[in-house]
Parts: sequence; structure tokens; C-alpha cells
Amino acid sequence: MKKNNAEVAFDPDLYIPGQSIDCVIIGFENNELKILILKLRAQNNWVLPGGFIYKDENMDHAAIRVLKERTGINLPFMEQFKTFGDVDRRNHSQSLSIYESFGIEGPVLNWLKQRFITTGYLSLVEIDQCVIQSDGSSDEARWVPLDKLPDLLFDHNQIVATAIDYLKNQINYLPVGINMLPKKFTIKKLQQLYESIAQRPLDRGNFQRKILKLGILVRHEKHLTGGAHKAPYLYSFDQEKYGKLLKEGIGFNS
Amino acid sequence: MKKNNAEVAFDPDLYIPGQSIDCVIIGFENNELKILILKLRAQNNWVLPGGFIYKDENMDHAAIRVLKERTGINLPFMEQFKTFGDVDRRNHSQSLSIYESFGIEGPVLNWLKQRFITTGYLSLVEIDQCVIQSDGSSDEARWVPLDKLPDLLFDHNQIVATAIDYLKNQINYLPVGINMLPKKFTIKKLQQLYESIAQRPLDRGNFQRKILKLGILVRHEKHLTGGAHKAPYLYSFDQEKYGKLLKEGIGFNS
DNA sequence: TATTTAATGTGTACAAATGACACGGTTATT
DNA sequence: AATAACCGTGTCATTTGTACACATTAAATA
Repeated sequence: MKKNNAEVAFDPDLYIPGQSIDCVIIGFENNELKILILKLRAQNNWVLPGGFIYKDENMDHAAIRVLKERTGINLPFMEQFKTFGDVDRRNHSQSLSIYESFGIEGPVLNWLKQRFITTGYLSLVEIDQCVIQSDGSSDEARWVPLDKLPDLLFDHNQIVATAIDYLKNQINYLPVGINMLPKKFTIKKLQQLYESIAQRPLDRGNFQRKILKLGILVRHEKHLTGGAHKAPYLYSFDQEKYGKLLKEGIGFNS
Repeated sequence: MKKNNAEVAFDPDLYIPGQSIDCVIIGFENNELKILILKLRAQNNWVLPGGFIYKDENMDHAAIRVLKERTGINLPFMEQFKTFGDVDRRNHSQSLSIYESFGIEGPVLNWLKQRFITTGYLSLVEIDQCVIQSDGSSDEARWVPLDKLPDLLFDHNQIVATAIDYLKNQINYLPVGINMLPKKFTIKKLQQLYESIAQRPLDRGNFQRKILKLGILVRHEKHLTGGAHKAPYLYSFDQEKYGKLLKEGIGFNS
């Protein structure tokens, strides 16, 4: 089997053994939250974008780099949410067949066969702005709604669930709006985003009053829709004010 | 130098390399939060109770075992709060002199010299009930108020700070009262505990109303104080109700 | 041009929670 | 008997949450 660049370049000696990173990349499309998953090359196995940590690399940096390598997505920051350390979190026979299909053997195989503890990182992104470019380890990428997630490898379904739970809890401290929506958006879109995270409907009038009162939105010229109705205004975030506000938390009730 | 049991027994092959656990044990005494720290044997270096993970051991279990080994404290559960993965989180020359003073050399020394990523666990305890029994790695244990913490080794001060922050944030979901107070306690004590976590004074009347309304306290016979005043009532928790309530969260404002 | 449609801005009314403070009753000590 | 400090509860103004309503605006289209 022909080895591609990704395989040839993989030198386990460069990485911390037994420690990995998995990324939960969350976007918002069609009024629902979606997760980015990858199909491993030449297999029918779906996984989260993940990888290993260089021996001379901070873990937070590894999360950013790993995501960039696997998907081409370049983010300045990712949020650590939990470390998963159960012995049996990887199903061993499952792993073996994966490595086999990659044509992996010898010391590299042994390195990969060891037990791994993984740290979950999450990030909120605008799906439209993500141009997925695989490094060869996967041959398909897909944005999947939460309720349509397939069975992922290992404990990755649980990692996603934990991330979503974390997002829901930390909604007031994470840059939800500014990261997941296009620069300009309608208040309705923003409300729908909050609703899909909080998993409950919010009152339009109250939401509007509250979000405008925060003073973090800038109103723009009107939106030109194709609908037979008044076009909604477009807004964008006042980045500076938004950033300051996030530190104390935005007072939404999840 | 005579080797004690702890050293002789230490076989790095049993442990996952490069991965450690550090425990922030939080108690309440003299109306302030205190942290348990250990002084390394034959040194003037203070650290959090910490250790390594067996290759066939879940990480959550390792936290419980490590604490038991280092301090004799046996807890059924600990809460993971963050993983620390900066390259320079251990000061290297500092580490070396420590290992030297333990008489460590050869493969064990090399194993310990590697970079470590550590996962922080915290637990809330009743200080009176903790009988500290060292495994020999430390020769003194001390409960230190937060504002009097000395400089700890490595990034342990930062780990403590992160734990306290986590506790403050999760106050409504952690078994604060039931773990840190004796079985029977006065409402005033409970209030002081909450105040020391929230780091702000609470109104007595409102606190009393709120906590009683939760229906998780059982009132007992009166307290016999030595004070020249009406004795306060003693309460204990209705464990079952308290447990249920914690899942949805107790509505205190930190 | 008139009509339809949906977005917008605002009003209101009620419930619930918060926060600050106060009052009278209790009981061991002095 | 006086005192000290606790206990339970009351009050009341303020804020916040929640649900619903209504009039206005502007875009598309019939």
C-alpha cells in the first residue's frame, strides 16, 4: 500500500506518548448545532478531529495545531473542557483494524496501540468560513446535526455530549454569537442560535430587549430578503464591548 | 542513603509515562477555606498531594488512590476540574534537586525527568475527620488558609487558584455543605462556609429562609454552647434530598 | 396602488427572586 | 433581672423573569 505524506511524516518519538487531543468543533447551520466529524481514510469509521502533542509543545497549542492539520481550520483559541482517562475508552480490536487499514506496523503500531488519555477541546465556528482541507488521514468531512450523529469511534460520542453540556453551562462566558454567526446577522438568527444551545424557546420581545440593552450590537443598513415582508435589520458585534462583557458573563438563563 | 518503602516500591513501568494527578483538598476551619499541602521529605518544598496513574487504572480512580497513598485520606469521589499541559509547568532544575534529595537515579530518574501533563482533581472534606498518614514521600502535612499559601512547587499555586475558581463557579452543583461540615452544624456555620466560597457576605435572614425552604435540612435538639446567649439549633442534611437537589443545582448566587 | 406578510419596537401585567432591614421571641449566662 | 446572641419571620422596595399584546414599518406582490 502506498504511503502518503501523513504516514511517512509520523514519527512517534516527537510526541508525548499516551496523550491525545480531540476537538469538538461546533457550528450553527439551518437553525441547528452541527459537529464536524471526519471519516477515516479508506474506512467507514467516523471520528472527531484529533491528534497528539509534541514533546516541546503546550497542550493548548497542540489543540490548535491538530485541528489545523486534520481539517485546515485555523483557530486562534480553543477551550479545554474535560480529560477522558478511562482505561477502556478505546475499543482495542477496533483500533487494531484501523491501524491495519492504514498500513501501520512496527514501532509506530506499538506506539499507537498503547493506552491513550485524551483531552477534549471545543471551539465555536462559522461553518461557511471553514474550508475543510484534510491532511490525508480522512477522506471525508461532514457537519452533522447533534441529533443525527452516527456512532463515532472510541468514546467520541461521549466526548461530544460532554462538550455540548459544557457549552450549555458556559453559554454566558463563551463567545457564542461572535464565533458562530457571520459578521452581520439578524437578531432572529442570534435568538435561534441561543435557543438551539439552551434547548428551549425564548420569547422574542424579551430576547430583543435584553440583547439590545447589553449594548454590544451595532445596527447596520437593512437586510434585503426575498420575502414579502419588512426586511430585518442586520447587526454585528461591538467586539471590544462583547469581550469585556464575556468576562463577567452575559446573563442568559440556560 | 537508606531507601524507604516508597522508593523501593516505585516501578515506573507500572505507570503511564508523562501523566500525573494533583489533588486540591479543600476544607473549612476557623471560618476560612484551607488547602492540604505536603512538605516533601527532607526538603523545604511544599506540594499538593499528587502521583501517577497505573497503566490499567482509570484516571478517576487514580485520583482517589493517589490521595489515599500520599495522605491516608480515603474519599469515594473526586471531581476533575482541569488538565495542565504547558511545557514549562515544571521548573526543571527545581525538579532535579528534588529527585536528588530523594536519592533517585538511573531509569527512575529519567522517567521522572520527562515532561508531565497533570490533571487536577478536587475534593471537599471535613478537616477534623482527616487523619493524615504519609506514605513517606512527605514528612509534614498542613492545612493552610488560601490567603496564606506559601509558594508551592511547579505550577501548584495556579492549580489551587483554578480549583478555587471552579469551586466558586460550581458551588450550586457540589456537595459543599455535606462534605465540609460535621454531621451536625448550625445554620450560621453553613452560611459562613458559603460566604467563604462566594467571597462575599450574605444576609442572615435571607440565607436562613432560602436554605430552610430547600427542605434539605433536618433540625435536631438544641446546641449547648458556652456562650451567654440563646443556643443555636443544630441541623444535619437529608442526604437523599440533598443529592437530588444537587443535580439540578442549588440556586445560590456566587 | 392596495394588500399581505413578517419584522420591529414597545407596553403591560403578573409572578418570582433579590436585597436590605426590622421586630419580637428565646434561652443560657451573668 | 439584665444581657447577649440566636431564631424565626415580616416587610417592602427593587429587579428580573415570563407571557402576551398591539401598533408601526417596510418589502414583495397581486
